Amino acid sequence: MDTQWVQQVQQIRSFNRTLTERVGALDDRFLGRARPIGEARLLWEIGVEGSEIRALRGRLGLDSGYVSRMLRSLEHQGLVVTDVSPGDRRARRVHLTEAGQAERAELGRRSNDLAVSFLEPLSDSQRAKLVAAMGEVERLLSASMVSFAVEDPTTPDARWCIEQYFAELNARFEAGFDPSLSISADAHELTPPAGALLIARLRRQPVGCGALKFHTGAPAELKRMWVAPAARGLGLGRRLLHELEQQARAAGVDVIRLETNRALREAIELYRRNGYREVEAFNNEPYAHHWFEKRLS
Amino acid sequence: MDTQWVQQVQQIRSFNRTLTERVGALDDRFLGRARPIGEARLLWEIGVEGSEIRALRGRLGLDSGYVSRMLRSLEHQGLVVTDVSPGDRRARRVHLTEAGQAERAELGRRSNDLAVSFLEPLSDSQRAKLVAAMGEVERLLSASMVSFAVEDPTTPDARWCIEQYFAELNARFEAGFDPSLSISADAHELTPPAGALLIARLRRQPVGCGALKFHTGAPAELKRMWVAPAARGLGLGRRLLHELEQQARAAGVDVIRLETNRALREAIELYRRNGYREVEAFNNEPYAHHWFEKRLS
DNA sequence: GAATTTCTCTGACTAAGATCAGAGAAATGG
DNA sequence: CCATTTCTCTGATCTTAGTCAGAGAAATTC
Repeated sequence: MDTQWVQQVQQIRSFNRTLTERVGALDDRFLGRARPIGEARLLWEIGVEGSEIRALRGRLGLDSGYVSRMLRSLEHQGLVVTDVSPGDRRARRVHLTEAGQAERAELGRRSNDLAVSFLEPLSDSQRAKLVAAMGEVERLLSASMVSFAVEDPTTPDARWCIEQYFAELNARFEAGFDPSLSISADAHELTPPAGALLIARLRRQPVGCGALKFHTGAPAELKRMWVAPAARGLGLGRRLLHELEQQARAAGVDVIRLETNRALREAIELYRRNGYREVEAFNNEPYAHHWFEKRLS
Repeated sequence: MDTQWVQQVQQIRSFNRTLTERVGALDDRFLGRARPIGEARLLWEIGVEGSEIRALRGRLGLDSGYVSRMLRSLEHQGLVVTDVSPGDRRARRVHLTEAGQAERAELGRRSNDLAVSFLEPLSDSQRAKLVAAMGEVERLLSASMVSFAVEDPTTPDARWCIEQYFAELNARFEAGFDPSLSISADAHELTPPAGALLIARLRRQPVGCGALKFHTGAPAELKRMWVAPAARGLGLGRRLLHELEQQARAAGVDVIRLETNRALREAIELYRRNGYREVEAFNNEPYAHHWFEKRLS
């Protein structure tokens, strides 16, 4: 194993140790306010606006009985009230009472205090460095939390991604972008086995997509490559591309082709860096200036 | 409240959220191997060489009964054996069996896997950035974990600090350093109410010291300012100085004086930056080149 | 040599966090 | 309209983590 790798792993382990020690304080001394952390988390998650209980359960990933019991306890303490959901009378909603709002605000304050306790002992320049380094770590760790999944193009998340993609093309192309003038990649064309749409997610939120149209005996087409602006610079494009190539290989594809517009400079750079070489125009996509091709090994 | 401060606090809260989410995996999926984390931590802490039980308890900060019970459980699982300490027959030692060693190695491997899962999805340059930023965060957070306490100068930790201090002076002064030729600051002179010795600790390990000798009706003397090489650059000197000044104020001191050697350039810089101004020699310390004074407000 | 302290262990107890199997009510699909 | 599913709640039960009060043995202090 090469030494640099070993050192990197060591640094991360050491970092984890320091951090669980330091941030461990969060749950115990700060968030838990003479109250079980479970209840504190729940109280926080209910939010100022209130929540549906099922949504709450989903967000925290807890058992229905468990949540119910905790809500009963919070209700006893006068912090929340529950009522029936207006739309669905099986479901229930939970709201914070005035006391609950105050308690939640207090939790927020404690979370602030914890952050302040990080900053307090440092000098101004150290503070700036700490915050910058934390931002960097957070960003890069976020990258390692992104997951990829093939998804039906008609789900709301999938449609949202495609819309974002169109909106971006429309903003960046000199002449705007009208999908109906462009070569199609409709839902049925991106649904297995005809094709595949891959969605990248960070904390369950979609942050990117990419798609393939398969053509038996002919190259597959790469379409709809998009990364949310907030998630750029994390190497997500590269990973989306690799995942799509995996999919293509699994489907028996030999060659992937794509066309793109000269306004999309990062994308062009991404394709070049990842083994796509520019070829003659192989279709008459009106918005395209560059055509690329890659043979999968 | 100023906006920069608010932003810094926000960044740290966001960082904490991301991290508890990401590193939370540590305890659960990785370290806990179908075994309570308490036991896993204990197994890890016992180490390859074995440990005295009391040392173990001290390091993990756990109740004696609790540790005893967990050891019994690990013993039942055939992972550890205990025997009487050779030196002190009240105390007991615990060793890993072969199975225990294997289990501990597995924990190490899992901890590595977690670190690897951070690095894996990243490109080389992103890896380097992540590791550097983590190092920085760890360093600066360490600074905020340092605690200060007035301590008896005869405790082992206190003596260790003073010895380190002497060793460093001896290495850095052109002509070496012999404490017996220097103005005294013996244990009784640094024990309240005659004086005070402050020890800085990081994870219970001493990482610095500083002392005061009080003289009723006359300036107090600042002595024994030292920061461990590994803990330099964290602003510990500044904090030690501030803590000592607090102590002095509490003891009714108006003026603090000190002398120092020209070889100790960071120290001189520290004093200057913190309101000490150079004055005429007020004593005949043979190793001193500079004399400083500060009036406490 | 007696009194005190140190060290480990046991028993009794508690709180937190959680799971599982239904029950009852409402909504949905056919 | 009937069967099925969804949603919440209750009761029973479990594990983990941890505290507290001694007891017994050895070591240390006076």
